[in-house]
Amino acid sequence: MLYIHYTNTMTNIGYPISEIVGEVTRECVMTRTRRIARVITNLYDSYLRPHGINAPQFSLLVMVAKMGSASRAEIGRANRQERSTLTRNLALLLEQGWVEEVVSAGGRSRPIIISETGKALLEQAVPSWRTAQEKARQLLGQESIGTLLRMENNLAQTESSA
Amino acid sequence: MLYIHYTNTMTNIGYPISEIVGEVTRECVMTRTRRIARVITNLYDSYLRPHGINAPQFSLLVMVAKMGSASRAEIGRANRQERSTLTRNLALLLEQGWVEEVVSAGGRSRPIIISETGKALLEQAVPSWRTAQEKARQLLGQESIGTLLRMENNLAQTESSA
DNA sequence: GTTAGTGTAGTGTATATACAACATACATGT
DNA sequence: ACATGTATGTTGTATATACACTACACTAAC
Repeated sequence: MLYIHYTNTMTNIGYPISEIVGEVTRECVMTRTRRIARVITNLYDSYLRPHGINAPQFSLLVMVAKMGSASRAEIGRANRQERSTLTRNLALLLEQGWVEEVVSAGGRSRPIIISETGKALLEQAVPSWRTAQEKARQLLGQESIGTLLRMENNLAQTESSA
Repeated sequence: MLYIHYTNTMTNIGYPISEIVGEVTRECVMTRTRRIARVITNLYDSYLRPHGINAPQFSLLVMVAKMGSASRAEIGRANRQERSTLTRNLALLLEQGWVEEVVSAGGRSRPIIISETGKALLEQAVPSWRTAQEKARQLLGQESIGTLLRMENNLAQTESSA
């Protein structure tokens, strides 16, 4: 009987911490996803910085341009962000004059469109974005990029599952 | 001569905004990476919430456990985070008592280790993490997960390139 | 040994993000 | 018309993140 305790100093016989840590370290999708996002965001930030826009803002500006005239809620759903996050992030783009509120809208919501200033910024910044893209391809590997797109399409199909 | 202007209302002949927007929307690695990270983080958050820990904190706690006894700077390098980010994120884990500072350390740095409380939390929370993992696999597709790991390994080889 | 360089931790500031709670607007059912 | 339900936008709060700067500690060069 005593030998059982003697030969095992782990608190939890079934799941020693070392095994849990190994399993999570090897397999955690969330940890890796976030780490990749950090590295990639820093990369794009560094190339976009001279243009006075950062990576998430560039991303949002393109989203607004793509959607044409959309409410904060619509943009949020398309970009998988909270309404409140959209409100705050758009406030910065509005301050910079890169996007505008559509004044003619009835009453409840004030759709957002890209401004001429915003378009000019995109045209000016897109070469830097392309350089960042190239670096990202080198960093992640060309074939990973394809998988990335496919992944995102899977997400799109599973609307609001989290 | 006049017809050239007549048939093209774009400001920039070479790169109409619509093409730029299309290109970025289709191809931007940063946009997609961040969107995936948001969705995945929310997923893990929802499963970990009952345990009083969120996704990034769980991730960091496992990282600390894995590294054994590491300085903030070392953890930051391994996890691709700024030292200052590490300082603040670890402060929360310290407050909760999930990690501890090693007191015996000489003087300049105070290495961090996981505490017994932290180990207990991991043991308690890991089943929820496994459920989140399963949902993530369903969401992204089994084969994408493998690519994700490979991607991260590529990153690891390219130390501090951004 | 004093100086110059490097590495570590912390603080100030700004942004990204989510959740909870609220006020308002719209939509329906009765 | 009124009550109920649902969608939109905002604000408060907390956390994650990076950059710039500061304060130390250690190291090496002289």
